[in-house]
Amino acid sequence: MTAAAKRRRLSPEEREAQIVDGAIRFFAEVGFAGQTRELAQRLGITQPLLYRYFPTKQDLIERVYEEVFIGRWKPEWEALISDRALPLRERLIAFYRAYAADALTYEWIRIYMFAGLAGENLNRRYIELLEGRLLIPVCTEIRHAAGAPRPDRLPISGLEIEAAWNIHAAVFYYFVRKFIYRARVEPDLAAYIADTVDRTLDGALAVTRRWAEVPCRKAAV
Amino acid sequence: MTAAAKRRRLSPEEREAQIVDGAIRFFAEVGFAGQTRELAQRLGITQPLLYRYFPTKQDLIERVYEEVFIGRWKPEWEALISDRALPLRERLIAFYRAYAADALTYEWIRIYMFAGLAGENLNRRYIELLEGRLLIPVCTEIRHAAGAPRPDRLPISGLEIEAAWNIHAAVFYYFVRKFIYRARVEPDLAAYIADTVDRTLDGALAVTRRWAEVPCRKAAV
DNA sequence: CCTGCTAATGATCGTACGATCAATATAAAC
DNA sequence: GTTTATATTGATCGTACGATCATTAGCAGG
Repeated sequence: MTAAAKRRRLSPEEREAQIVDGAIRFFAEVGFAGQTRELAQRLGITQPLLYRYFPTKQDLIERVYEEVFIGRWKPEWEALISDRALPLRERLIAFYRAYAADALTYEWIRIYMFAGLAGENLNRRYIELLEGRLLIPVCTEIRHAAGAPRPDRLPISGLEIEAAWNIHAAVFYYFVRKFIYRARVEPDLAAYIADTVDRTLDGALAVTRRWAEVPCRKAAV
Repeated sequence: MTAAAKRRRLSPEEREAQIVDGAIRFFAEVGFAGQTRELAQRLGITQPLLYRYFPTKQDLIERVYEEVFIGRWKPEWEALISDRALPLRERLIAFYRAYAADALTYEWIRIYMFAGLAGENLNRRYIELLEGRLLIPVCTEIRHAAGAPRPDRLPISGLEIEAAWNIHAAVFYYFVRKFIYRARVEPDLAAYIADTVDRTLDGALAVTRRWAEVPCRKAAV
């Protein structure tokens, strides 16, 4: 950076992609109060160039939201959760490994938290998506594993949803500690996820049995 | 606020307390990027007055950290956790009810998260406090409840700590959903805490039994 | 090699914001 | 009521930051 970097002329598509990519990393690190000049400097371009591609800073931010949160959800995850050829424990472990790899990244976690603190609706919408596509299917599978009635015969209770949230919270909080608090965490993520599913699934099965008044027996999980 | 509010002259102690109090609420709401002018306006004072009490904005922020995080930890909580006159389940429920009431408030949760995202060391220090004063005592009590050896005979494993974190994470995440994502949560907090402790404690006991190779029997919890 | 299109830049504008300071007014002391 | 100490204010400074625009220069087409 000592000598003035030679001016490079990219196609609009390339440049836009580069800006969005850099913005995701930049805003994830410093928050949306980060300055456009500093972002530009990190990208090796001038600040006014940003405004050729995004009319305002807010437009760029919304593009970052889109890029990070839209399309990271993979429909095959839903199929995985419901695939009764595998034991539920295995399905949950496989799901959370995939989810951690694709969704719970440094950028995702931090931008998600910044968005929440900024009062964006994004998080509420994401939580609704999660309840519909993950937690309710998980509760349904827990019902099955516990030998309890299907949800269409006995509605899923708030407590069962909270039990499913506990599984999710345990995984999520691991990444909050890692990427937000920068605390030491168990280094073996795969082992952590397996153990976490074991612990939290036990509790969820117990909740469901209690709710559905299924006699307490060892179910085939 | 239509007519100019009459100038009121408070004792330095009163005014300082008022500013700190207002700053906690203000920064919890909008983050530390919030403007001193707006804070002053909410307090009904002029912006330069802030600078009579705090040399810089950063000094005020650090005072807010102090006020919120120092001294909210109550030593009697540690006594409660270790009081074997009560069943462990009851102790944990009582602790988390008290902790939620005194620590996991709107201001606390949001300032804690803002501080984490800003890269403050505060959170790491708090996590260390929590491990030493809460999680390790909890693990010790779980050992006792599970009929497993005391920590001085068999060191507490990383997995046991993570299991204790799961109890904590489940309670904590409830408040993150409530105060950061502003999502709907189970309205009956007392019931939520009781159920959460039930679910997560089961898993933690199982982890400890597995680790300590205690034959799987129904322990007196 | 020349030409034209437009990606990219440098200079700059307006405002917001942290911070400062001399001037003012309030409450306590007598 | 008068005086005095100081809490509080109004005016203002310097800079940072989002945004704008005329100018410059890289690359494709001929």
